[in-house]
Order: sequence, then C-alpha cells, then structure tokens
Amino acid sequence: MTEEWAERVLDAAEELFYGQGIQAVGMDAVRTAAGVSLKRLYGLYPSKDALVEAYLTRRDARWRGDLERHAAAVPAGRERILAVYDWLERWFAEPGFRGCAFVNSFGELGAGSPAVAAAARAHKEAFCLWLTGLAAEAGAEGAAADRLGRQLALLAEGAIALAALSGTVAPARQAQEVAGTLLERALAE
Amino acid sequence: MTEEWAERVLDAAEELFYGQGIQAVGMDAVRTAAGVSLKRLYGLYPSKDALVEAYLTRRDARWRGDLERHAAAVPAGRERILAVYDWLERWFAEPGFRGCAFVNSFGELGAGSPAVAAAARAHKEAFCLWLTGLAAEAGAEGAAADRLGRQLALLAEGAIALAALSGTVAPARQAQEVAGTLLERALAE
DNA sequence: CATCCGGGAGAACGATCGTTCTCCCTTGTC
DNA sequence: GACAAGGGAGAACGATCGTTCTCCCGGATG
Repeated sequence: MTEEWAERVLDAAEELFYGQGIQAVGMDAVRTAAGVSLKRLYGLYPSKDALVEAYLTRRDARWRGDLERHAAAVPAGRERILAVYDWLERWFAEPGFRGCAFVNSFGELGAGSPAVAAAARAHKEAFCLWLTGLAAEAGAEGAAADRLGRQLALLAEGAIALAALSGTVAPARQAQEVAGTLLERALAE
Repeated sequence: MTEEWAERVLDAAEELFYGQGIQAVGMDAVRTAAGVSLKRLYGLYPSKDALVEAYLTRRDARWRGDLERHAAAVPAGRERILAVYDWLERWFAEPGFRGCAFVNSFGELGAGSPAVAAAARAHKEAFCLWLTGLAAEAGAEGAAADRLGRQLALLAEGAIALAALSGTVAPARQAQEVAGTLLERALAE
C-alpha cells in the first residue's frame, strides 16, 4: 500500500529532520533512511516542502495526542495539570530529545517559509487552548482560565527550551513547582 | 583599521544570521551587506564557522550588557527583577524580533556544531546565574535564590519563545505576572 | 617615471542540494 | 516465449554554497 510507504518515509524524515535540522538533511538521506527509491519518494511527496509540512502536521497530532492520552489517565483538576509536566519530564529524558520541533523549525525557516510559521503558530495555539481547558476543568472561570492557560503554556515552553539547551530534565520539575504555586493561588479564589 | 571592518562585518552577519537563520545566509550575502571584498572577509574571519562563533559571542555580550544596564537603572530587589520583563517586552516589540538567537542557532546547528551548542549553553547559564544574583539581592538566600533564579529564567525563556512564535509582546506581561507571584511567595519567608 | 605591492571584483572550483531522467531488470499477461 | 508496464538504482542537471585563485588597478616608494 502507498499508505505504508508514506508512513515509513515520514518516520525517517521525522527522525532526521528533528535530530539534525531540516536544512541539514537532504532528500537523499531521507530516501536512504526510509529504504525507498527517489522516484517513489517524489511520488509520495512532490517536494521537500511538502514533506516538511507533512512532518510537522503528523508530529503535531502525535505530540498532542500522546500528551492528551497521558493526561486523561489522571483525575481532572489540579492533578491533571501537574501531570503535564510529568509527561514533559519523560519526554526530556528520551534519547535524542532536542527541544520543540516547531520552535526549531520556526527558528530555522520561519522567516522564509510561511507554511512552517503557520504550523508552528497553530501548534502552540492548540497547546495553549488545551491547557486553558484543563484550567477551566480545574475550577478557573472565564478570563481566569484563559490567564492560567497562558501561564501554564509559558512554563511548559520555557521548560522545553531549557531542557534542550541544558541537556537536563530538571526544568520540568521547576516548571511543575511554579505551576503548583499558580494553581494554589488561582484556585484559592 | 581592521577593527572597524571586523565590526562592520559582524553587524551585517548578525542582522542576516539572526533574521534568516545561519544556513540560509551565504558568505556572499554577508560580503555584500557589509560592503567588503571576499578577500578581506576571509582575512578577518577564516571561515563561516569562525564568523558564526564571533556573531554568537558578541551577541551574548551585548544582549546581557543591555539587559544588565537596564536593570541597574532600577532599585535593587523585587522591582529590579520585574524590570527584566519590561526589558523583554521592549525587545519583543523591536522590528525583526525573531526569538532567542541562541535557541535558534542551537535548533538549527546544535546537533552538528559543538561550538554553537556550547555558546548557547553558556549564554543561558550566564543569564540564569545573573537572575540568581538578582534573587539573592532581593532577599532570597542560598538554595532559595538558586531556585528562584531558575524559575525566573524559565519564565523568561518561555516568554521569548512564545513571543517569537505568536508575534506578540503579551508573553512578557504574563511572565512578569507570574514572576510577581513567585516573588511575593518567596520573599514572604 | 618605473616598480612593486595591497587590495578589489569576481571567476573558478569542488561539493552538495533538490529534482528529473535514463537505463535496466523484474513481473505479470497473452 | 514475447512483450508491455512499472519500479529501482543512480547518473545527470542546474543552482548554490564555502572557499580559493586570478587578474587588474591605484597608489606609495625609489
């Protein structure tokens, strides 16, 4: 099936693009890693830009899907919000963790690729909105939930960046601590 | 003087590298923007790697210098810490703001360039240390200052990333609010 | 005025990139 | 067994990159 081939190509592309940066990876490296002929590669994705877009799209879905599944296994409210930072910590510990794929792609191509910029923006916005939902679930109302959601997103973002640069998982715990205090204060009414 | 030429080249390189990414900018573009012959360019910086390293070194010094000067104009303590986020907000509003040069460079080249990775790590570490100093100045002691410094760095980092992606200055204010609560809690003893 | 030398413009070179094309072998069909 | 179709391997192409080299001019020196 062409579906399976497409997925194999995306698997290879994701590993390479995420691990080494997009410009540093040539189509030939993707071809080799995926074990696919160049002809088939270009049959599946008509250009590198298209492959990059598919990479970001699938990564967004999988990243948020994994996170949401992890959070759903924990009671709603304060506990579920804190579980987000547990999940981040596990992510930081994975071999090959190199920060946020969207921040990296945006930093590399954002200025010259509106599609990448839009994908990155959409990813962060969806993440922030989801956190806002969690905040509402936990008892924050209206504008308070919105504010709390943005603050939680800020903490996650900072933790991701610092974990990548430092090569340490510690920022996850630090962000979790701050999130804890914010919740304490926001939910005390 | 060769000094002035070197600075002109660095000015051009910084604008281009920061605005478009490092790999997207060729030495010829730097040459043209700086108004310098290729021969002189390679006389000043023997390779692109050397130019990139000089770019990051000078940017680190200037960025932290500007920030420290801004903070020094404000009374030490809680007020000075909050002023950091005012400075960030002004930075975010500058035309051409594209996030943290070190995070972007690391995302683009970190995997393949130990020098860039080290520069990025050093920059963040220095920033975090400086924040810890501010926290100590404000009354936090020992481990508490360290913890507060890391939390403040986390907030700043998240604000920078989200401001770049969203194209908005709002994350500076949000980070400042969180910093305010943290200070309130930490300095209440 | 003759000479020499530093530096400017940009051609040249080898590598690599994204993309397309050619050639050949395999496989399925009559 | 003949033949058409499709896909694989990789050569080929034009562009661009980092870096070096060539050629030439202008001005300082005797």
